[in-house]
Amino acid sequence: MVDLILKEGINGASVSKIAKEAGVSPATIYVYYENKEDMLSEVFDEYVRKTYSYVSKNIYPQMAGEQFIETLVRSTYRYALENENAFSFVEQCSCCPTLQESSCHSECSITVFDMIHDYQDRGIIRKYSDLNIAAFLFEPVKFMAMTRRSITDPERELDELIGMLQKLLLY
Amino acid sequence: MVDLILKEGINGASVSKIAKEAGVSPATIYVYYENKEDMLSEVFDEYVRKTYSYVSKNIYPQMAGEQFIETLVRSTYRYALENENAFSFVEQCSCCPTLQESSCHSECSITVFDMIHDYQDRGIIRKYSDLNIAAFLFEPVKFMAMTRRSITDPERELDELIGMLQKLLLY
Amino acid sequence: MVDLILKEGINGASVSKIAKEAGVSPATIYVYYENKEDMLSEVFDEYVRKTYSYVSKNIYPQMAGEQFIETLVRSTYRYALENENAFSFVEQCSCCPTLQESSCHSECSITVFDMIHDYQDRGIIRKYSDLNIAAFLFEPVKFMAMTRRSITDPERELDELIGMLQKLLLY
Amino acid sequence: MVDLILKEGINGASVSKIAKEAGVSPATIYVYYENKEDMLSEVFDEYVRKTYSYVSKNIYPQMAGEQFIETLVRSTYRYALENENAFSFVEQCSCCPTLQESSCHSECSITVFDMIHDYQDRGIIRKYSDLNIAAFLFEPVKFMAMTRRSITDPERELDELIGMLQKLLLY
DNA sequence: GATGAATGAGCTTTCATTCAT
DNA sequence: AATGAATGAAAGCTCATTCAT
Repeated sequence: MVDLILKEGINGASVSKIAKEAGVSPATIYVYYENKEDMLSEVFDEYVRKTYSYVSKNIYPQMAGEQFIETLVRSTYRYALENENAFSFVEQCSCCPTLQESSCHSECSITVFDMIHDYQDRGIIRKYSDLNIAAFLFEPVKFMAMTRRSITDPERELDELIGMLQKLLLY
Repeated sequence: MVDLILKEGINGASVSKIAKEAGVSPATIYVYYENKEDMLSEVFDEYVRKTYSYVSKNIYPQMAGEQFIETLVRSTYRYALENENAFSFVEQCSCCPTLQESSCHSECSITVFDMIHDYQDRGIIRKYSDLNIAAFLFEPVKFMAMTRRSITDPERELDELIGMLQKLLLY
Repeated sequence: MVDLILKEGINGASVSKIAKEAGVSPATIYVYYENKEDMLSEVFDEYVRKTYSYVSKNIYPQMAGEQFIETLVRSTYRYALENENAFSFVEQCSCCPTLQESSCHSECSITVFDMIHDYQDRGIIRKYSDLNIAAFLFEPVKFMAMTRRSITDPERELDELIGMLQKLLLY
Repeated sequence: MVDLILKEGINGASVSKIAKEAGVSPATIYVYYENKEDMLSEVFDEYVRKTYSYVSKNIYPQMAGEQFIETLVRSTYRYALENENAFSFVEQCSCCPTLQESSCHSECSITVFDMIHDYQDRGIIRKYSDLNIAAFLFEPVKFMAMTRRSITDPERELDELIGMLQKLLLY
């Protein structure tokens, strides 16, 4: 039911098309969702959760700081490559004024930040604010994922990015 | 002619509404633009230029590295605050698959990167790739601007962010 | 089950809404009624009966002619005020071409007209046709009830109306 | 453009059907009217005007009181017969809560009431309120027009009705 | 160069209704 | 007897776009 939304984007995916893709009648959509925005909102939340789940699933508290950061960044990048539609969809929704508020970002990021706080308490990660940690850990790599098609050597860029983050965030 | 687009976003701004706002007939739009996407694309480019122009206008080669970075970041943040609609519009377009390619980002960023290269040659800014410099200089602060409404003390966060960038990028 | 129909009118009351209001499934409606029109028709009849019942319940053969007419008129007016939705619903149905024929008006009006005929036989009410008696007794007061919101002094108008009817219909 | 509305009633006449009947696209309707209600409202007003125009066109101040009343009543009845759809449409709209307020009844009735006031000043028609005059002059005959199909001898009924009104309203 | 008038296609949403359970 | 789940059909309405003038 969500493939099409992910493929056609928020604009392109009409309720009729989504219904057809799902093999149901447009009317059926409205049995489960109040309206289109409600539907998008729920799908958005679902994929935000999937993203966090994917990214968190390879990190463990036992990791060294360098590896922790590297894994977070590489997972994020790999997720964007492997789930291009989902990634693009979430980015679109994040920019869409009417959908922003419905986000479950904060709820989902708890797991990751619990671990980061642990690293901070153990004197491994520097005590920057959660906001700045998040901003540096995820925004540059997302930018790289979005513009990767015009990048000559993405792997080298990603290596450099990881090195920069390790230098910045670790003691 | 662009106020409405900026206010209503990509979805909300229909050609008819834009025409009405501009006091012209919808048909007139098509004298100047091939179609709606072409129009959005040109407006997008225009505002990308304005953004860069705003951000670059207060930086000079004579600045110390710290001040250079601080000015870039603060200008970006201030621009997002003062031109909320324009900023949101550009972000929306940047996420919109059909508009991405039309960007003039590279062209516009030349001025800024000429200066950055100069700082790099003078041994002030570290020799990271342009991509990573851009990713770190602009993405975190844009993220902060977008989420500022849920931030308790934005000024302190911004100060910290600037400090992080100075530490990361300067020798 | 009928409150909503009365509140939302014929157009506004969809079967689903009515079912939800009644706390049953839309399918349940179709256990009791053939289709929507059948349902409306029965509800219409029910309220026509209620209206007549309300109006007739305060009149007695012992009343003087003046009082008989006054009571009929005042009851009709009061009913329209106190049962605004029901009154409006019945009026709507009466105008609706698809529902007109299902009326039980004639059956319901028997009681009232039995009394009127009695008054006519006793030489109190003039021997106009039933149709004209009905037309004069009920249409003007219904008109007054429907337009009462734009009437300055409804009580005085009603008094005058009653006086006119007494003069017209009594010897 | 209005025939269909008159034929199918408010419910039955969808914008698409009306457009097809008129030989235009549904979108064209919305060039001329804000929405469906606005359209109905204007058509309603138009037919209220036509009705008054038809009814007033045969009355003159020189007429005797009896003839004045007879002409008004017979014109109303004849209009309802000859313009069944238009008459039914106006009645439907008059009962429809969302359309009532848009009426131009008051404006249209001025001509007729100017004449009635003149008759009243000349001591021909009794000085009842405008509201009651209107209620008695038009409501009973409209009722008769609507129920005429179940009336045995409509002409005799109409004669009696006119007689009743002459007796009631004239000195 | 500009537009008034028009529209086919499509939108989101609701409708009355069905039917297996 | 009652319904949860579903839907074809249609509703009101808006869209990007055209074209004769």
